[in-house]
Amino acid sequence: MKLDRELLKGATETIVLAALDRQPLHGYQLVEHLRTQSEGILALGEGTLYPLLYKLEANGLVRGRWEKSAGERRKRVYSLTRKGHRCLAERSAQWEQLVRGVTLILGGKSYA
Amino acid sequence: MKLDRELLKGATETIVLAALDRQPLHGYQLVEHLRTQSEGILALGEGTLYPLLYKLEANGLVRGRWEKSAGERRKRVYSLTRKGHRCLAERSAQWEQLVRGVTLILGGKSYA
DNA sequence: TGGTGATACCTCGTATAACAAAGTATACGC
DNA sequence: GCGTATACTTTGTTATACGAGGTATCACCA
Repeated sequence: MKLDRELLKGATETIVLAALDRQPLHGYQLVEHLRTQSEGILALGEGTLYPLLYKLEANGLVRGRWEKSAGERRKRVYSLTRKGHRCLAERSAQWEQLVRGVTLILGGKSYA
Repeated sequence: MKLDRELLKGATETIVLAALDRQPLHGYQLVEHLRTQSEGILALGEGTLYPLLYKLEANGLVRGRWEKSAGERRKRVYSLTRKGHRCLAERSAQWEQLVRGVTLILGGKSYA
């Protein structure tokens, strides 16, 4: 089942911040990471992730550093800033609020 | 705490369908219903709800009927169609998938 | 009778976010 | 040297939730 494209809106930032909180990752890695860690449920494309990372960096929530080892392609590795960490806490709390609100409406009832 | 306006995107239809599955409601009532039932977490404005109801009706997911009792204002009461019920099942399942995916990334960790 | 507030509906413009698609470039195996 | 996987970038499209404005009716009360 493919998730509705609108459903994830607003939560994307949160999951990116959460992933980067665990370990620094570069963009392409992040795509794979999110896909596998979410068991394929959250499959963000590069066209979503890269612009998002730029925005997060511009807002001071993540910091990107170019890395280049011998025999490797250059890559930009992102890590969470302190501000990003605080933002993650906030967004994480909001996410839980949302889940709570929706759950209250759905009422634990299964519609399947 | 006010929810980020983007966070709810995509879930709005689901909660409206779920509310109407329990009981027919008219638009204004629906605003109140969602707000109180979700303990104030989901506070949709009329500018969100009315156009959404028109869309749902155009798609055959809900049916609206004008009602007018003596000494009452006219109101349009919406109820779920069979198609709407099926759609609710689908969207409800998608919602649970999303929650599962995000939870896997957040990893049960509390960022507060 | 006239004013206020709650009810109930309607509509437009705006912001923004996620995506698809296309492009560039490098490393590696064969 | 050719294909494939890696890695990053950009653009245009679409959907949606919201704010702010509007109209109208009813109950209440002074």
